[in-house]
Amino acid sequence: MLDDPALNPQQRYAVAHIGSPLLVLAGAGSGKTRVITQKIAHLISEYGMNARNIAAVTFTNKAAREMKARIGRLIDSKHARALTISTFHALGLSLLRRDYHRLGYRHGFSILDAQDCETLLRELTQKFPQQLDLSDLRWRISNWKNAVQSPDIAQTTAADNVAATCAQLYARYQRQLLAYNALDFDDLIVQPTNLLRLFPEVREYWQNKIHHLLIDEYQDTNACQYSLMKLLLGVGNGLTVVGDDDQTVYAWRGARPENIGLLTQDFPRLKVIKLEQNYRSSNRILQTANGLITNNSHLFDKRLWSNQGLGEHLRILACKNADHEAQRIASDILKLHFRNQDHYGNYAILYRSNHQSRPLEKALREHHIPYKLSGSTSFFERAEVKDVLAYLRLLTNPDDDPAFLRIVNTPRRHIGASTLEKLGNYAARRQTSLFHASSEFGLSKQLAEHSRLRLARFIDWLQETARQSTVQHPAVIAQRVIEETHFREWLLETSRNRKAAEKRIKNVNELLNWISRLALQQDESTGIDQLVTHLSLLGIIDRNSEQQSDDAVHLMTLHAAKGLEFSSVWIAGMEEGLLPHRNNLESTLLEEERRLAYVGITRAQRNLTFSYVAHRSHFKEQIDCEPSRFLKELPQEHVVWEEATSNPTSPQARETGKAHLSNIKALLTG
DNA sequence: AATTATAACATTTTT
DNA sequence: TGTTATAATT
Repeated sequence: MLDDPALNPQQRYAVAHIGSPLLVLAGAGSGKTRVITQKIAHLISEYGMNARNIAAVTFTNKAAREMKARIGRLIDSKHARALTISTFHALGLSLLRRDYHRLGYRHGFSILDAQDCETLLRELTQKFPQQLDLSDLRWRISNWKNAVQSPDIAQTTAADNVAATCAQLYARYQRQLLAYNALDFDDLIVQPTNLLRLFPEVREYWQNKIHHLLIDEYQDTNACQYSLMKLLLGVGNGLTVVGDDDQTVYAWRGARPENIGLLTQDFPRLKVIKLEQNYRSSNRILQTANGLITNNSHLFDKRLWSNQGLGEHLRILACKNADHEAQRIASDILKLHFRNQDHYGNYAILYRSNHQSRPLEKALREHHIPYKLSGSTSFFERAEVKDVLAYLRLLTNPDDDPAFLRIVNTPRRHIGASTLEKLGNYAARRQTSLFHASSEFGLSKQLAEHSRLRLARFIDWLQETARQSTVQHPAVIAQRVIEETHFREWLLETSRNRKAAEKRIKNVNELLNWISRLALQQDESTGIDQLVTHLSLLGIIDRNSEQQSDDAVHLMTLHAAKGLEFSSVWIAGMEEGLLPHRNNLESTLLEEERRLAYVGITRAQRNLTFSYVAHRSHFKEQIDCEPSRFLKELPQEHVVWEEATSNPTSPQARETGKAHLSNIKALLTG
């Protein structure tokens, strides 16, 4: 995006508007982040608002980081530091930090990741007579939370037997979390909402603190986030939300595009501004995007345009299979890179689901094209990283049973299943945590001498280290844990080969770096407990921030691409069953798939290429594929279909094919 | 109790 | 396809 062009009239209006809630309907590439950052600057400099009274909320850590960086270039650094710019979840966490005790949580609470939650649910369902689908249960609970429905409500409104059982399990799950002194991700929104709803003095504090609230990607808010927003706002505080209903791609996670419509009802004085001028893409790309998205139903009409000229045709590549597709894309990239003499960082390959990255990676490696994969198994999901974090969690929250179970025998302490079973039963009877039960006398009578000693040694060590952790620097504690557990040695022993071990040790070292760095960043009052919750929230981190100078092709899912732009984009796997995904073929879900394609298209500045395959291997079997219906919905005057072989069928295709060939020849011959 | 072998299962998107 | 849960070994 251009760095400092004057704002266009709509943008200027949105920045200057004050005195009533504002909804900015910002199409892709219309400069919405600029509007938010400029508005913050404007509130401070023109309106005299104190930076500490302004909060901007994003959905991803990446977006928050980016916004911080951009606002940092606009305003004085002491103002910038006072601003609150965070994700919804991090904001929720700061509400909880002040008042967790009011909801029955204790100091040092933990945040459980999805895996911990699933393990807990599995345990709860195993005690249950009925056979239940675990992922269905998890999905239901998350939905209840996102819709602000307590276990009680869920139980009374359950429509059928299965729902009633799930609601019952939801209640147990919630009780268990409280016993663990732990929250899941959804709780980071739900519980702050409860705080504001139940305690007038909490509400007053936050409504007095936040005078203006700005929300980015507003179309992604779910019902719970919406109620958090309203509670924070109270009456009289300023609100600016920026969103694009055509870019809702998280409805499956409870996002409610209708929340945009809800605003007009709940805030009668709402002002609506549309940003339709696009500063990113060629008009051919925009017209293609517009043409596709008109197949969806709309609350507000919107048509993107730009003054960047018509641009090149969009291409559609027909391929035999995924490997062939990857090969074609890779050689395509090579050609373009050779022709343009630009950076690989300008290129991106987008796809519907993560597993599509495999053949693409392979082809790129074969062509010696550097690439950067974002959003796969993230750093914080690595087992060794989670192990170390579990140690730190347990040190600040002894009741964190999931953390206890994770590390009690990692590295091996010869504390096995039978010991843990006795411990678990004992703790359950006494209504206490595994950690506390471990040192109780009643339990030790049930254990064999050697088991008792091993457990006692572990507990003694934990208690000693926990005592240290109240006075020592968090980085020192983490370092100490790793050394005293011989964690690195254990990694060396248990990894299959030297290389894998080195990689895992490197991850551990990197985590230590993170901890030192974060501990430095925050003020000296920051304890290990805050550090750990912070790290848990960073779950999906892209470490690209450190290595963004990398001249590498970006590989990512369409979801992960939202908010980004590239001069050339390939969208792979444009097939029925994949982009519209086979599970999402009914009306509202299908519209979301279409929006996903729309998001992909609007990432491109100059070149856009789709590809689809005739056969794709699905598990063991090969399935026949058809081109995505979305390809047929594109305005055909802007696209060129290219066949797989060197005898292209359409005249345009033959032309471009020839053009490419002669270009390459010209380049090769100098 | 730990290691290894076999089966089973999963691929939608993520804070 | 590759990982991951359970079973069967040692």
